[in-house]
Amino acid sequence: MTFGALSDRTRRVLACLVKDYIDSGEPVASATLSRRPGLGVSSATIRNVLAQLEDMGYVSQPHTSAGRVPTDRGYRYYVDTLLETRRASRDISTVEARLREQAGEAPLFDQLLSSASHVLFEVSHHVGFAIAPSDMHAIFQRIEFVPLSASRVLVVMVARGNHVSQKVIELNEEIAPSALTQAANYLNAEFAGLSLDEVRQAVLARLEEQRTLYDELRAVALTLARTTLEGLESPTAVFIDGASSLADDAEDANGVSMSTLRTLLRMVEEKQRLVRLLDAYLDGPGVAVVIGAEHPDPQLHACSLVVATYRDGARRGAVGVIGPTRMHYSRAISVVDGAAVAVARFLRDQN
Amino acid sequence: MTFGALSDRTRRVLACLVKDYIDSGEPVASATLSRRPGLGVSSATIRNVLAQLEDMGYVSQPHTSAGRVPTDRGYRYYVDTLLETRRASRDISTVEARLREQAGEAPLFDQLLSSASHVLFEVSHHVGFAIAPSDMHAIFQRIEFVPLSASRVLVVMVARGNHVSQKVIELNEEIAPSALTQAANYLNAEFAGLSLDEVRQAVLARLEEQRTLYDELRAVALTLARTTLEGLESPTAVFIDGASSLADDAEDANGVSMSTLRTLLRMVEEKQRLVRLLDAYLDGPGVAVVIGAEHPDPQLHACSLVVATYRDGARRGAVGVIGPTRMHYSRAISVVDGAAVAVARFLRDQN
DNA sequence: ACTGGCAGTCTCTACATCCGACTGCTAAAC
DNA sequence: GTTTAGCAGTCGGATGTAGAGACTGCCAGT
Repeated sequence: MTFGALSDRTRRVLACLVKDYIDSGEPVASATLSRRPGLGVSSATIRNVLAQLEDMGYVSQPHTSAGRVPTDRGYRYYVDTLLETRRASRDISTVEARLREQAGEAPLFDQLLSSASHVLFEVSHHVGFAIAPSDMHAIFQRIEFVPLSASRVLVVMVARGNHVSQKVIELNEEIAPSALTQAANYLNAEFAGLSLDEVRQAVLARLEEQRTLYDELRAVALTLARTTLEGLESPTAVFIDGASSLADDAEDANGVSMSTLRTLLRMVEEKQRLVRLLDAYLDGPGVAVVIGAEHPDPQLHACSLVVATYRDGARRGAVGVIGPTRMHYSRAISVVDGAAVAVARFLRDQN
Repeated sequence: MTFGALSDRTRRVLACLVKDYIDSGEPVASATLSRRPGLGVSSATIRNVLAQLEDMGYVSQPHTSAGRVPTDRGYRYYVDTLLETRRASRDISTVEARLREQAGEAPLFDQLLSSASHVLFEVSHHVGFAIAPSDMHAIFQRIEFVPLSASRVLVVMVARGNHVSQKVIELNEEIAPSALTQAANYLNAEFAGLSLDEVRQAVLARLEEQRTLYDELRAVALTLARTTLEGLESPTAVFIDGASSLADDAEDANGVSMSTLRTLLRMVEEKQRLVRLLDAYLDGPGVAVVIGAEHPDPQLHACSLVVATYRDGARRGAVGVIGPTRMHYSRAISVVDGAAVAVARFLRDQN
């Protein structure tokens, strides 16, 4: 329970044990550790150290006559030292190259994030994900109305960063194609460069004015804009790839049981759950790691999550991976960090 | 091996056995069947019948002292009679209502298919999927060019059925926004109503002519159109939902092993594999069922696939479900059939 | 042609045993 | 005081055996 009271040797033993366990997946014996170069002491000495570590809750035994396994707290200690020392060495080059290859030169925003999740999966062999920033802070660039039928219009809205969204609007009354063109021209001239949130506010304000001073064209344009912006923000775009890796995780039963697998597959379907789960970790910059029981959701106690935020102007999104607690953290951290940087660069280059 | 030589009673026994096994998941004993109303004979008699059925390859025993389990051939026989008798009773109303609820009144084409796969999953509790028809036969409705920067253009192309596709095009030279508008007007006036394939051919033909008679505007428009249509057809849009149901299938080990699960999860990722898999079954109308070892891919021998085609004008897409061979076929068939009809209606109503 | 009954077969579970892998502890060595 | 070697103790997993239960196949009787 005493904190930070780990001697240098104790720390080295813990680090060695965690590394060994991550590589082998088997409980690590004192004899195994004593054979490792770096700590030149006998297995008996290591046993003492391990007993100490066990008292402090860093490691545990699956059963009396077995080796030691890191606890969540053990992983936490290991990861924290990693995060300190690793800061500099991000894995950008590989990730960025693969992202460019996957997404192409000028990807749509959605394609970029989808590619990012795919690359994260391929490189880490864990479930990769990418979350878009809230749409409401995107910068409005252009809107187009495509007449589908007399009373039905397809709206295409483009925001900065090749961010396209569409919506079909059902009108109460018929509207001429030329009126639609004029409406689009008006809105483009008026609002380009504002955030969608600002646009929404401006539109509502003008609709208020409009009640008194009467202008057919503007009324139509503003009404269309309001309808378009309605309900735009609710579902945050989420891209997930690599669910098949979960089968591997469950197969060599890394504590990833069938029920955990099901939970994760559900999450892949209802992506919004992931957004809610991540909400708490999206403040700080850099990489955050959530290990096992640190998750609020008990179903995920067998999983760890590595997540980094990226910036797109004033907006903030996230990329990351999800895997078993027995995860190759050092690799995952540098890959996720690299992906966040690569995505941000891509977006910067586009604008 | 003799075909069709099944007596009436033998058929009833087989049907009963398959139903029982589908419900219980346990090998069915002769005594269990004799207790079933409908076939009023003793277990000994049934044992004789079962021995016969086993000789003919319709059922098998997991081990000597166990009940019988249907073989793929047994399922096939069961399903074929189902397909004959069930033809009339499709499950449209439920499915259509849920689809409407899920997709909304005027969904984009992609939303419609995505909703269809979701509804199929929810109703059948198996993996649901929906495949779009090849884009090349879609009816061109409208194109818009949105300038992103001096040399970068976002193309938005709308085909009939609220089918929107986008693409960013990188230009070699700068182009004025007004030129883009004119180009769009020209293309819309010229090609609306043709299939994309026809548009492509027409564009290429005119580009040939253009070499001699020179017209700046048209050249730009046609070049843009060509670039837009390039590589549009390659990946067929596929929507899949319900991977989490695979965890359930694997849990009560319906012969769905971890490796099958992995194969299916991979398929969910590389959706094009599903398209290739289905290519063979997309000719006839109505519902097709592929059972276990009938799959070309040996990894899927533990799975069955129920698929129906839907028509959108002259185009043809597919919807269906994938599950363990021990699947509730009668329900799956009527649901998939209903979904195909519902999707087709939706598309008809949109046009 | 059908049925009752019985012997035979195979799985599954429980229980007993053995082996191997570690640990914890203690007493000696440094 | 710290480290080490050695040894007893503990537990899990593999292996073996026995008995119960679940069916079938077959045969003789109706």
